[in-house]
Amino acid sequence: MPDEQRTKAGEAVTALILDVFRLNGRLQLAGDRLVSELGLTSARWQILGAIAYSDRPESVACHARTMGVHRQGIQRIVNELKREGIVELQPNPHHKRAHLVVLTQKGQELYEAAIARQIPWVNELSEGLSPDDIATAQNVVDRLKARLEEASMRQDQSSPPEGSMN
Amino acid sequence: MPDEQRTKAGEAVTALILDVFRLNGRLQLAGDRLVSELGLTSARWQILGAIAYSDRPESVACHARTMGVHRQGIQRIVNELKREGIVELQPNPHHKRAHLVVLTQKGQELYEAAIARQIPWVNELSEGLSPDDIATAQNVVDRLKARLEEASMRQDQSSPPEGSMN
DNA sequence: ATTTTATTGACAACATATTGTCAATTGAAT
DNA sequence: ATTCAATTGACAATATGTTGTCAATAAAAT
Repeated sequence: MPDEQRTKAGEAVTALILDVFRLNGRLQLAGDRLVSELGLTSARWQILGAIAYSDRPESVACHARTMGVHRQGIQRIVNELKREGIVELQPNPHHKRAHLVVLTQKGQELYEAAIARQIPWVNELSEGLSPDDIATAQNVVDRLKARLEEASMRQDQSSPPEGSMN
Repeated sequence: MPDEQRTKAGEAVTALILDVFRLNGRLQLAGDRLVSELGLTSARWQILGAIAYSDRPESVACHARTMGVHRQGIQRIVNELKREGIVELQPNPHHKRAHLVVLTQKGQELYEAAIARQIPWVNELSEGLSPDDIATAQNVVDRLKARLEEASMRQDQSSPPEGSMN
């Protein structure tokens, strides 16, 4: 199989990927606008969301893995949020270094304020779209994501030393 | 309408957005790996693609608009690519400052080498996915993107001075 | 023709993301 | 128990993206 041409699905996924890049940019921009008055940004908001949604407190590295990004970026922002009293670190009974990140009262309120702005925004954005189509889109996106995660895992295992996410 | 709760579609789109963020991260990572040996990155590759795909040479600002990002980021990378002989700037008969960006021979070859790596990669990634589902996904993503662009336009028009993309 | 507005490249400051390294700690292997 | 690989936070360097400003140019308005 010389792989000189894209398959039909390959063609369609290539087009989808380009649109995902552009949509991501637009979402980032819209998110920044949506929460800028709260002193938040898209990046901070996403991290608050990860902390708020996790069933129990987790370490920075664990959140990074779940979000599919590098530890260092999360660490930097969590350190800032800590200085601003939005999150705090709890001792981890199972690990001396890997402290657990939790929202402070202030962080909770901030996150709820962000949600209060997101709800009418997303309701308007999604108005008139078919729930079935949205579900199909999510399914495709999720499957692509899962495949890339697998492939990423495989590559990481084969060659380099050093831990989870570098 | 108090907008205290998300509609069904709003709920589904919120979930889709979170997946788009994660997929974008994975794609960026995979893209970096795919072309790193060529001395490229995802960002550079995307810009080369925009230049290669445009029907005729366009200015930096025009490419930025098409890609939905800020002029300055494109400008910085285009300047680097120019220094490396991957792109060059042609005089624009219609505008003294807004030079037109084109690929050099080296840039052409580089972009083709990137495509040669992307084809087997995307063929494998999309294997077994329903073309209909992919098309539906692309349609949803595209419509969300279009709505955000509209909304962004509306906001930009209302208040600030300064040109297209700031 | 003159004035006003919009576009554009340049520059700078900052936010975010990626990559590599290090030492402390943990857990598995022996 | 000792050794060794993996995980984790810290730090630094670099790449990328965002925001604001400026002067030059172009296009529109008058």
